[in-house]
Amino acid sequence: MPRRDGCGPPWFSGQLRGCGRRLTAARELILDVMSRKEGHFSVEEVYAAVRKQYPRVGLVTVYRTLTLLVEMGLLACHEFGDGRARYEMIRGSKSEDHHHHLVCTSCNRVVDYRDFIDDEVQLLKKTEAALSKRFRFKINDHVIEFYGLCEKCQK
Amino acid sequence: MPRRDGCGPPWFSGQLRGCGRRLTAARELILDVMSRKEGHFSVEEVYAAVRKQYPRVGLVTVYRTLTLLVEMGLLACHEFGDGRARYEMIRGSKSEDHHHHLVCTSCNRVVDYRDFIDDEVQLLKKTEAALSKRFRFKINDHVIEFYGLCEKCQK
DNA sequence: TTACAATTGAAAATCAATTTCAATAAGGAA
DNA sequence: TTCCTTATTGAAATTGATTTTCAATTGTAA
Ligand SMILES: [Mn+2]
Ligand SMILES: [Mn+2]
Ligand SMILES: [Zn+2]
Ligand SMILES: [Zn+2]
Repeated sequence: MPRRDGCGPPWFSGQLRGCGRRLTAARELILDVMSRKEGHFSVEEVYAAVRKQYPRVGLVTVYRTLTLLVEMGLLACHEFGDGRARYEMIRGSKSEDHHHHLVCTSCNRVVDYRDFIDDEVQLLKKTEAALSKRFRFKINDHVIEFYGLCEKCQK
Repeated sequence: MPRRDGCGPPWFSGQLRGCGRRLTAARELILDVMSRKEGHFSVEEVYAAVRKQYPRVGLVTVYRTLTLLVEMGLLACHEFGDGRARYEMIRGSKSEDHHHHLVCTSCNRVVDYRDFIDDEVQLLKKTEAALSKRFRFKINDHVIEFYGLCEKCQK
């Protein structure tokens, strides 16, 4: 797939080259697709969106690029229990954007929430410290998710 | 696989028949294996343990039986991010046994903790109420997990 | 004991994700 | 620009977990 400049942010090329990688049309395009809309997308969904603009892009490239963007800290990857990974853009700094999820087990809709997490994060810190000490774990991450039925799926 | 009585609890047969199912050797055996040791086991691990006693049991039967035991409320099933389901026995009532998990991302060891969850559960209830109201979800479940490196894997 | 439906196990199918490999394209050097 | 090296790509094959299919077997109510 040949290059076509201008759909990605200017810093992207530099950040890639900084670790010996190359800027390609697929990468620009996938980053562009991911940053354009809010949400948690499966690989197939990203693939479909990308194909609308470049039908020649392969599914494997989408897999590889999403993995790369996660490594670069631009995307987050989640497993919400339906057996397929979901990717979302990290907007602003990682700690700024920190949030938790509410998942509908019927239609797989995912809702971000940020309003109630201050208390949560504070408690998590405390728990983390206690657990670290007790079980001698070096804790790097946590997951808090609520599962239920969204308004539509309750009816 | 022919029946061989006596390795399962007496109420098991009744609970099965109550929903039109049958007591079989495979079911007795798998329940027995799961109740005998603490832990979070993959299907393959259960399969291996079961085969030591009855080499004729098929992997598919283990899959089906574990699913059945989850439906009956005797086992819990978790996904800890390594792409394979893990099953654990629920001991006592579901609320009595309620606990959260600490997972080593290197060796996949899983640790239960129950000591710090009172505060967690209390906060979760509050958050749950707020989220329900705000997003009109009927919340049925939650997941809290910490990920990190266990003592061995830190070195 | 009999009849019938539930259960089983081997093989095949599915599904997400990964690996392989030859062709292509990015980007530094000349 | 052109050349050269090497990263990237995409199609096809592979993997690994789980599910489905289906004929043979087995549990259980009558
Ligand atoms: Mn999110
Ligand atoms: Mn547990
Ligand atoms: Zn829904
Ligand atoms: Zn470990």
